[in-house]
Amino acid sequence: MKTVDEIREDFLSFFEKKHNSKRVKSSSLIPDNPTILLTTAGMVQFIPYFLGLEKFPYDPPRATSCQKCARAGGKDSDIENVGRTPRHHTFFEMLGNFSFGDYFKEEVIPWSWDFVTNYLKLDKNRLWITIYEDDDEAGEIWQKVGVPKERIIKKGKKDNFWGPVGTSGSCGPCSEIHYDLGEHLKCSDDCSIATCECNRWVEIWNLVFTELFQDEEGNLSPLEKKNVDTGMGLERIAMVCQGVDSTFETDLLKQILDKICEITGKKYKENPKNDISLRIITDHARCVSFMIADGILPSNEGRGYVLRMILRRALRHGYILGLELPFMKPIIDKVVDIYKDAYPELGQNRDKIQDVILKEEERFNLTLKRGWSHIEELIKKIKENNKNEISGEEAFKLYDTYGFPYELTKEIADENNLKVDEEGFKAHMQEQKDRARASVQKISLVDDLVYVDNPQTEFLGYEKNTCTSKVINIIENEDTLDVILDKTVFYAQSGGQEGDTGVFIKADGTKIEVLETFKVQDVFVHRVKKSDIKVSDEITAQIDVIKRQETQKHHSLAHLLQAALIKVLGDEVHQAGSQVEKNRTRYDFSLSRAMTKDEIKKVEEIINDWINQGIERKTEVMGIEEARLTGAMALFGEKYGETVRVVSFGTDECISKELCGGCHVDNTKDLRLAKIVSESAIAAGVRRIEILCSSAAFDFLNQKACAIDEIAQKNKIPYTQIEDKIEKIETQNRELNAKIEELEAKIAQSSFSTFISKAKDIEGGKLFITKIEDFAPNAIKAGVETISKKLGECIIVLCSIKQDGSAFVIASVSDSFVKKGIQAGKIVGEITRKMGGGGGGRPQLAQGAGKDASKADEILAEVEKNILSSL
RNA sequence: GGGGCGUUAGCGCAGUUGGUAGCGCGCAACACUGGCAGUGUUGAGGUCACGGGUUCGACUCCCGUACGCUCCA
Repeated sequence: MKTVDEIREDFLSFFEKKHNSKRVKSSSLIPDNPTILLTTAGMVQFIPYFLGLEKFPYDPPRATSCQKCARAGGKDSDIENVGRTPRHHTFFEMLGNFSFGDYFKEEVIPWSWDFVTNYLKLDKNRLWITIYEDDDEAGEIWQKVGVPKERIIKKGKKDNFWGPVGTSGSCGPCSEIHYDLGEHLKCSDDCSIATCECNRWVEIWNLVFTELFQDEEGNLSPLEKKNVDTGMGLERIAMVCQGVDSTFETDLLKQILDKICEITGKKYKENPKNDISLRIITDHARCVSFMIADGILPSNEGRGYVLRMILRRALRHGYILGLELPFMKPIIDKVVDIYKDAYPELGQNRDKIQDVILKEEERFNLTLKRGWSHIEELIKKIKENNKNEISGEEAFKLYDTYGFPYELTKEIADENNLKVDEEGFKAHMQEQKDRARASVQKISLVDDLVYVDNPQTEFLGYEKNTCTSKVINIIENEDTLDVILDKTVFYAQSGGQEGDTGVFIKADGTKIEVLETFKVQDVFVHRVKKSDIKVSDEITAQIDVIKRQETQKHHSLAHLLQAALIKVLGDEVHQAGSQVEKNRTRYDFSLSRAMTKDEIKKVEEIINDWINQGIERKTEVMGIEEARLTGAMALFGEKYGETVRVVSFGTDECISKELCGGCHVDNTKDLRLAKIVSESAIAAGVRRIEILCSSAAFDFLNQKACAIDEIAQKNKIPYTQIEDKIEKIETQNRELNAKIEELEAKIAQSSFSTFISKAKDIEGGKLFITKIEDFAPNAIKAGVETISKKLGECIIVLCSIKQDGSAFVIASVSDSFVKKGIQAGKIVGEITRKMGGGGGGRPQLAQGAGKDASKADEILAEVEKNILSSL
């Protein structure tokens, strides 16, 4: 019996040794491609070669790999099926072989058959082939290698045609090898490969022949360079080779499953419901281990969210099996143990993986605890209202807002003899999905064909600031001209670096101002003011040297910043965009949290240290694969040609190495000084740093220093004491305010005490209405309380006249009077409305304010009359 | 990329038509008890995350920002 490790090695060496293919390492689960969430197939890392954007750096252009893949979240998600079926996974290994315009159907079909029958020694009588209905060519080749015609099944576009990915692009038919696990698994009497997708039939190998191009209208035309892309799920083929019913029983996964059985005390294949949970934990534990090893961290966004979702799903199923959080550690140890040889990154990151998972388990515990108190409250309310159901909306809110799993809601409802409206829950879920989908922005690419139709511009700007060029083409805009030259020194905006400005000098000495420079593919476009310039004119192109120099500094600064960030924050940091200008660098990067002050300081110190060391810059031009091997960092959103430019700082000890077409200083000491100005969030999971160097940094610091000096001078203290001074002023202020309040209250109370004797006797208590001088509202409130206590049952109305002629009115009414229908709120309302204001409060105590208190006496007299009459 | 929710004392949290900011734990002082861990009394501690707006008046309503939680893509 072949083990998983043996099958993996057999496959790779079969293509490497026998068919002269380059064995390529699995790429990270984080794809080098911003449009893809996770690496979902072996071909992902080869996309640039398939599209012809880059040339495969080995001859012949064939590759083979065993690729780590994750399918969870997004279109390719298999997560719903995991556990329910015997062979779905969120993480799996995909064996593949690839041809970039090299071998095609004629070769690859016999090779595949050779491998499956002679190396894996699979029973030919159990193998079936499917082909695309129009692909007779493939059918004939399969027959030639010895597959009987009746075992070759034609299928339609849905099953056996791949692509294109978007509305247009390369695509082509596929051919699949299937294995019949045996009649005992048949789903019905007419179970057949042609119609069934039941568990009897396993697709073991998919061969994609990319030979067509589909345009926007859906027309197909043959491709010049035909590619082959194949994929064979390692777990599935192992399952077939090892003669077991599910991938979970193959030698490696079985060990994880056994470990979980051991911890839970459950036996596999004893209870179908438990089996689902066991399989889910097995699969998910492996998936999260690999994801974390590749630098993904749990978050509420993007692939970090996918990780969290998978991990929490595993935790829920652990709970279902009776485990208490945290419980993942021994399982993860098992995963690392069995995969660390094939994937060293697991062994190297064992502690990190354990740490991240433990933290997430703790966090989930907290979420559950919070959710628990919400649902308890909810159930109490439901019972009080004599209802017997948790509505779909409530269940959804628990899930959506508080992250409380639906299964748990259901379980708790059961315990309390309540039902849950599952339909309603699903409806809300669907609504949320629709909303999310509707808001996905459609990105449209507009091709600037006017520009592309010109010859490629030669760029001399790395070495020179000026050159003589010939005008090749001019495109007229509303009030500018776009000039295209045969060669130029103007750097065009790209890679985040701003384009050059400068001048064209004509033969007669007249100057034309160049406003901006940009690039459409390899054509440089100089936008100039409308002026007298014609095609085939000879001009001298001259850039604004100062601007270029300052821009270069800030570009090099961006590279140093990137390197320093990784040093301080780890591999989680990925560039998410940057803008380099003559007086600042704006740098966006992925990070799931805010940076601390210390981290920011540390980054700044590292950069300044590098600047002081005077590290030399080196620029090399090399093949893309070579560059990748040397560890140069490639950035998203950039297309690289066959050869790339690698900009690095430091020769002995390399500090930074990036693929970059931009302009840089010769030595870090040219930057003179680096200063981080701000760190902030621009989107969930993306932070932005603004950083300055050279004169921009000095200007910034000077400005700040001036402001500080001014404050120090005004306060007549050294600047080092500003902080203390402000703190002192603050406490002083607070103390003073407290004291003022205290005094006001005292004054109010002492003057109020004289009021007691002035209160009128009325039926059932005392009445006191008067106009008073200006007191602070809080003092009046306190005063009213004291008088009210002393008077016993009473009605008090005070109107405090402020210096600006407005009034603050307060009324207090004892309970016994409230019962008689006298309400403080109404009294205050009546008075303040007449003064052009408003107010209100409780029946016992109310306050308000009026703008015009000039008629206060009459108003109060009237109010008194009203109160007396209503008693 | 799109939703939902949160931010109140050192910590955990209340705070309903907008009207003088509270509870539990912890902290400090004092008293009691003598089982060395308690009990009681008193007290300190708040820019109600930040910035606008509405209002006579905003912890409370509206808008924005930050940080965090959570779901969907």
